[in-house]
Amino acid sequence: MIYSSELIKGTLKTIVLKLLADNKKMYGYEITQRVKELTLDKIQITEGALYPTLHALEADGLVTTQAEYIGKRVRKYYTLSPTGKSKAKEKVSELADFMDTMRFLLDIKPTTA
Amino acid sequence: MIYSSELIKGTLKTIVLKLLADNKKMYGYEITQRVKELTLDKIQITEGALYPTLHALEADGLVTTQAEYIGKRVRKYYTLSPTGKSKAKEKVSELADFMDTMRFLLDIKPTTA
DNA sequence: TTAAAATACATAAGTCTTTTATGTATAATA
DNA sequence: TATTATACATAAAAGACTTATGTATTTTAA
Repeated sequence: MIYSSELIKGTLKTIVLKLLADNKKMYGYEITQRVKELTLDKIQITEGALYPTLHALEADGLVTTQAEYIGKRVRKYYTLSPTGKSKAKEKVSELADFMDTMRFLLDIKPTTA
Repeated sequence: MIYSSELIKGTLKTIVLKLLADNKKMYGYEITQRVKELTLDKIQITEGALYPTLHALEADGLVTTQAEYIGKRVRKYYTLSPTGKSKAKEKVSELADFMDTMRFLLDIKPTTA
């Protein structure tokens, strides 16, 4: 099962920032694979969504990039800037708060976890 | 504080279906007010978003409508159809599942609730 | 050994949902 | 009696993502 795409909307930036906050540096393809793994294939980030998002984060000064060559193929690593780090915390806690509100609003019982 | 608008995206239909599932019949303006109340003003549904959504639910056969006159002013009540009822359950549980996945992915600790 | 799949980047047209703006009208309140 | 609240509606613009396409290298399987 894969979540309907509307649900993912608006959370992509938060996911990317959080992964970068936990991993120091990651490249685009790696991010798509990590999310796929961690969510047991339930969330699959498409490249068409990811790359523009990464470029926007860079344009906003939230990440910096370093190219690295693996053989002849280039890999573009992304790292959080200090601003990016605080933005990551901010976005994650906003999402956490939002999800609490949604659970209350929709009367969703907490999972035994 | 109001959540950044991207977060709300994709959840509006679910919110509307769930409120209708719990209340038998509601009208548009009432839905906006109820959500505002229940979320302590943190989620404010705009009319520009709500009415097209309600019309779409009707077009999809998930709700039926009855007009009611309060004085000279019309109120349009929405009621879930049988299809709408099962759709409501489906959407709410999908969202619950999605939020669990997100909490795991973003390492968000459960709130003491 | 070579065709297919995986890795790795990128962009652009189209779609969908929501925002923002606007419009109409009645009822209640200050 | 002017303002705010109630109550509907639509339409242009914005924004985020999907879908499609393109390029190229490396690995795997037939």
